[in-house]
Formats: sequence, structure tokens, C-alpha cells
Amino acid sequence: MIMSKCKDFLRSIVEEDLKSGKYREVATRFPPEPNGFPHIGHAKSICINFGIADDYQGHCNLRMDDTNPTTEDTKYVEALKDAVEWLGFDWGSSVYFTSDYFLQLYDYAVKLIKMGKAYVDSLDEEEIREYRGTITEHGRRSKYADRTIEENLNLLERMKKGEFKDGEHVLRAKIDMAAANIKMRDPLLYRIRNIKHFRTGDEWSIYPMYDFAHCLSDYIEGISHSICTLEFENNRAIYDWVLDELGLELPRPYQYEFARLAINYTVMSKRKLLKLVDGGQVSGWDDPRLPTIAGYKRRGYTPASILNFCDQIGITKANSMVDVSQLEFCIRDDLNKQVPRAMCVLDPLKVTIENYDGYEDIDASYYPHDVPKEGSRKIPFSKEIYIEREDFIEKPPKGYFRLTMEQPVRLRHAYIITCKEVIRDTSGNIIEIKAEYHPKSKSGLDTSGIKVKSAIQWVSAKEAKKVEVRLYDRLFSAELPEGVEDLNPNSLQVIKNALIEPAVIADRPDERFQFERQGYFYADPIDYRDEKPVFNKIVSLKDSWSKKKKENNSEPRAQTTTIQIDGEVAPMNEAEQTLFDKYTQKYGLNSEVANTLARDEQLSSFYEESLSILSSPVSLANIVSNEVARELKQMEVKELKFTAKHISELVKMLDDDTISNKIAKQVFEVMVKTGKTPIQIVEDKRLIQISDPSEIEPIIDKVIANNPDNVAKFKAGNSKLLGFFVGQVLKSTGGKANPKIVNQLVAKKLQ
RNA sequence: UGGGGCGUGGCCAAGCGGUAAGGCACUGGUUUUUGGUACCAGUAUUCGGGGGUUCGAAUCCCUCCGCCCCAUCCA
Repeated sequence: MIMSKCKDFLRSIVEEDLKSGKYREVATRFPPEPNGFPHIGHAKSICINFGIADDYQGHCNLRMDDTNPTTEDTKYVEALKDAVEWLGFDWGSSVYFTSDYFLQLYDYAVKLIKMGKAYVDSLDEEEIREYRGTITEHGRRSKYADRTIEENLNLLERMKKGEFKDGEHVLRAKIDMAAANIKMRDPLLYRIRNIKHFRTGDEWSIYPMYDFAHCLSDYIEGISHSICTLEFENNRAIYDWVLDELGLELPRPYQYEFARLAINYTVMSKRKLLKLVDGGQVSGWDDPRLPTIAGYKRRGYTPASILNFCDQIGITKANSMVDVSQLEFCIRDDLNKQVPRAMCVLDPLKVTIENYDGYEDIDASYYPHDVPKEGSRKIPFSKEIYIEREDFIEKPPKGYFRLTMEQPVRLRHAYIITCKEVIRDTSGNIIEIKAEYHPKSKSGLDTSGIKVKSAIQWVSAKEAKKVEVRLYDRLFSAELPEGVEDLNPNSLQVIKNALIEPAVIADRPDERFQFERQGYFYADPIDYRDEKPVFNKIVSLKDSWSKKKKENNSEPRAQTTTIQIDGEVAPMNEAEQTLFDKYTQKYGLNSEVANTLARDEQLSSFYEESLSILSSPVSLANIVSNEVARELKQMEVKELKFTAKHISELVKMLDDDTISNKIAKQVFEVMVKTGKTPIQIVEDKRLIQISDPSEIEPIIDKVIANNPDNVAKFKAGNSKLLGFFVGQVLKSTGGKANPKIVNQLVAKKLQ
């Protein structure tokens, strides 16, 4: 596999963990719940999980997360397996099921109870919800939380045996009903479901909840990186809690989240998809308009195109909406290089070539000059042919390249024709064109000297085969569809009597074709019959003509400028205000720095302390409010490896001009990590700054000599490049050159 | 008592203190017997806004704004 240059954040984490020896081998998993057909969002997840495993010589398990027997079914298991296989991934010798771990999971639950970390709660559903509290209010603990370990054990055992009705009891973790993260307010671990499970049958009356089952299943399988979507971020706390409380032998898995895929003009949630399937708006889970893997497969998308798409969209934590055109590009890009071209007329208009009598077979390559593949077919040519209705216009708009009364056109692979006469029916519709062909204009042997602007597809009337063509368009007309009201009424157009050149049907050189000038099509894997061929449109070709036409009658979109309203800054309390006044008035700090310091108790006391050692209020304030503040975001003052004394020492050197700001940052970094004193660090690394121009100038000369292009650009007015040169000089002195001096010198030399 | 995330062109997305990558889309042009493909060129003086630190900030600090997720016995 070719690795792209830019690693995504997950791969960066995996690489680090492998390097540090946290894991010997990377192990991921793709853990769908078998309660629906997988869609392209799953494909993204599949690519991530299997892709990472492949990239780092690890493995990825396919695991059915089948903990909720009420919605799950074995038919979905099959669909999931199909999807993974179709995309080309290998899940090894067997598919995993969470249900295979039910016994182990139960044992872990017992262990938690014995540790006093879990209890059987007997509140009803509504009470549990009420007790949980809200976003802004604490929850309160159930009175049942005080049950003894024996009681809990006994109850759980009986729950398992099926002695209770659904909802009578649940098992909950004993964490913290006041947690700001609502997920941590004693989450449910098990619930009673007296229902048959599609794999375990009636063996169990209780089923583990996601939060309990998932982390432990990962652990049981030896997963290293448990990758899921963003909405599980809050659940990570439980994931960690369960694994940590159980005191399991390390290594244990960690959870990481990425943003799920969204594409415009479609829906991706299983709920909405199921609604379309059940509601009959689509023909099934494999309806070619659906973003399901089965749908794309049926429509004619290739696995490679989906894989490529997943690669192109990247992996991040930012919620985003990918444009369908990105997907469409991927399938066109893939098919362009490999499928045979053929001619198919969707909306036939009869053309009689009056000066042609007889018949010939024209030999034509299946591939255009820029596709390096071999293969050709015979195309019958005769007096009566059909062309596409829209390839003739009596009164053409400007820029129309096809057949008109005055403008000849080439019949692809064949002759040039000229329109002689238009035949109409009684209501004035054009029903036929009488034309003449130019005998010397045969494709490849053209000596006619006639110039045409385009070549159009056609079929010979007698030999053409009738086919059904299903034209698919986006399912929804709204970019962000809400429901059925946003459905595109024209998402499916069935053309029963399209005409196709016979070789496509007789020889079937492929399953996918480009119907020239129209798009890519796929022989429907289910409905296609030799006597009644059916083709699905996969995607249109790009069409700059229709775009141009549309442009003429569409207004440019109005620019939206968002005005940003500034909120009010929280007022300072009295003590903060006093400090602020002191900092600005007595020490001469600017208000921003004073503000940062005054509002943070830790920072201000740190500042005061360092100020008592070194009387340099402004420099100290700058370092404390910027660098120290950053460290204090991660930890408490007492956890810091450095003290106010270190900082004043650092600032002293800065004030002395012994070191530059740039060096100070380096020193600070080392100090944070090691706790060494700044003086020590400067000595160790010989970080004294170089300010002597005679020492710096030769380096500048060298940089200038090495970058003639950039010198030219700079002189041409690209003043941003000054930073580039300064940077280069700084780099070659290990950051030791005095940047102020370098800046002056570089500016002077480049004048 | 709220918490957790996220903001870089029209859409994705690199970048992590030293010249704002790349892809899609778009616009021109070249090639072309597909108005396709391929190729070339163009498109962000600026990274949600405002301040601050720095010789230098998309990157560090402060602050404000805007989105998303969480109160299923779903996953």
C-alpha cells in the first residue's frame, strides 16, 4: 500500500505507540451492530480500521456488536460481511461476536459487584431518567445503591436466570451521580431482555450494554486502538473506568474518535435509511440511489472508487460535509481508465441517410486513444439510424456543436452527415430527419475536408438492441435532507426503449461501459436478462455544455457575510480588579497581560513570587502569562518541574541579552521537561546568542547564494520571504543568531 | 453544575513559530472524431473575530463568537 505523505492523527498515534513499545503490534477492530445495512460511512470506518492494521502489519477484527437482540438480525451480519469483503479487506479466520463473550462479561460484572463498584437497581425506567439529573443539575443516587454485595450477586444471578420481567432490574456501575459528564452518572451495565437472541437463543435473559461490553470485548480480543466516531467521546470516560477499575493485565486498549462521514444530498443515519426502505421510497437496502454499500455495489460503483474516496476525504475530528462531487470524481476516475466505450441512444430520433444504400460493419475500438487497452467491435451502419434527440436542434443556441440545419456532424466512428430535411408529425414534433452522408468522410479515412465541431453517438435502426436504462439521480434535492419531503421526485427515470449497438449485448465484453458522451453504466446484476438487458447509470460524464447552458439562466449566488457580535467579558471580582490595577499602574503591564495574570490565582501568585526574586515586572509578566500559563493548563503549580526561581533566572538572561527570545523558548522547553536550571541548560547546550555581525554575515551570504529563486522573488516584491531568509539563517546557527540583528542584516543585504 | 469536542478558500484537508501543501469544485487555455480524458494556467495578502507575546503567529497566551455531541434499559 502506498502511504500518503501526510499521516492522519490516528496513524500518528499508532506510530508513536508502536515506537514507544506500548504495544508490540497494532490491533484494531471494525465493530458494527448488525441492525442495518452498512453505508459509506461504515466504509470510511472499515478503511480506517483495516487500513491502519494493514499499514502497520497488525490485524483488524470484524466484530458484530450484537448486544441488543431486539433490533439485530443475522441478515445484517451477512450484509456486513459482504461489504467488508467487497471492499477487499480480510478479517482473518473468523468473524467475532460480542455475544461470544457474554459469559466472560458476566464474570466481569460479578467482579465489579464484589468490588462494590456495581449494584442492581430496581428503579423503573422513568425514575432512572429522573434520578439522572440534567445538563445543569446533579443526579441523585438510587436507594437501591446500598444493597449488599450478596444481595446484588443474588439478584444478578436471578436476573440472568430469567426470574424477572423486562425492566424490573438493571445492573449499574457505581461511579458518580454528580459527574458533569452525564454518561458517568452510574451508567447501566446490564438490562433484562426476555427475548431470543439471533445467536445465543434463549440462553440469556440479560444483555450487556454497549458501554460495558465494548471496552471489554476490545480488551478480550487484545485490541490496541479502539477507533470510533465522535459521538462516543463522552463514553470514553466509562471505557477507561471499566478497564481501569477491573485492574486488568496490561496492555489494554484506548479509545480514539474521528468525525463520521456526511455527504450532501443524502442521509447517512441507519434510522433514516431504514425508514426509506420500510416506507417503500426505495426498492430495498440495495437501491442504487442509497448510500449503502449494497446500493453502490448494485449501482456499479467499484470497490476501488470507494476506497479512493475514503482516502481522499481524510480523517479528522472536525464535523464536515463532503461534496458528492468528490465521490463522483472517484468513480469516473476509476472507470475512465478501464471500461469499454459503446454507443447507446436513450431518446432516439430517426435519421434516414438518403444517399446511402446497403450495409457495412464498421470496425471500432472499444477504447479511446488515451486508454491503453486493446479490444474492438463491429458496428453495423445502414441507411436508417437513430441519433439522440437532443443532438439535433433547428434553431441552436450560440455555441451548439451538434447537428443543425446548417451544421454537419460526425457520426462517431462513421461518416459525417448533413441535415437536409426535417419531418414533423401533425402536432409539429420532429419525428425524423432526412440527411445525406459524405462518402469520403469515413472515420480514419477522411479526405472530405469537412470540418465538424463534434461527433455524436448513433445506432443502426435494424441492428440496434432494445435495452432498459435506469437513470439515477441524487435521492434528495435538498443539500441537507430532513425527511421524505426533501426527496427528489426525479431520482429515478426508467427508459424502457433505449437502443444500443448489438455488440454490447451479443459479446458482453464487460459489465461496465461508458456510453459515449453520456456516462458510465452497469449491467444490473439482478434484473439483467439476455432477452431484456438492463443497465444502471453509475454516474454522468462531466458535461461542460449543460453547465454552460444552465449558467445563462441562473443568478449568481448572493454572498453571505456573517457579522460577528462580541459577547460581554465577565467582570473581574474585587481582588482581581485590585491586582489588575496594581499590574497596570505600578508595574506598567499592558492591560491584556495584566488581565491574564489578575484573573488566574495560580498565575498571579507565581508572578508575584518570581517578581520578588527579580525586579523585572514586564519581562516576567510576559513569560508567566504566556509560557507558564500554557503549562498550568495541563497541571497544577506543584506538579511543575520548575519554580518561580527558574523563571526569574531565565528572564534575567533575556534582559541581559545573553539569550534571545528564541533561545529562551528552547530553554523553557527543556526546563519544563527536566527541571534543570536555565543557566545549566544554556551552558550545556552553549546557547549564548551570536550578535556579532561579522559572524552572522557570512551565513547570510551563504543562504542568499543557496536560494537564488527566492532572492529573485523577494526582489520582485514578495516581502514575506524576509521571514524565510531569517529562518534559514537562524536554522543554520541552531537558533543562536540574534534574530534582530539577522533581520536587519538580511534586509540590508537584499535591498 | 454543566461537561466534552471542533472552526484553514465553494467542499474536504495538510500545516504545530520562519514562502498558506494537495484533492474536489470552479474559470480560462492546449490536445482530442466523447462538449469525456490528459495537460497547462488561474483562483485564501490570510487561517471564526478581537487583543497580547515575538524580529517574525494559522501555529504560543488571553478573550469573545459560532457549530457539533451528551440527560435511550440504543450503539
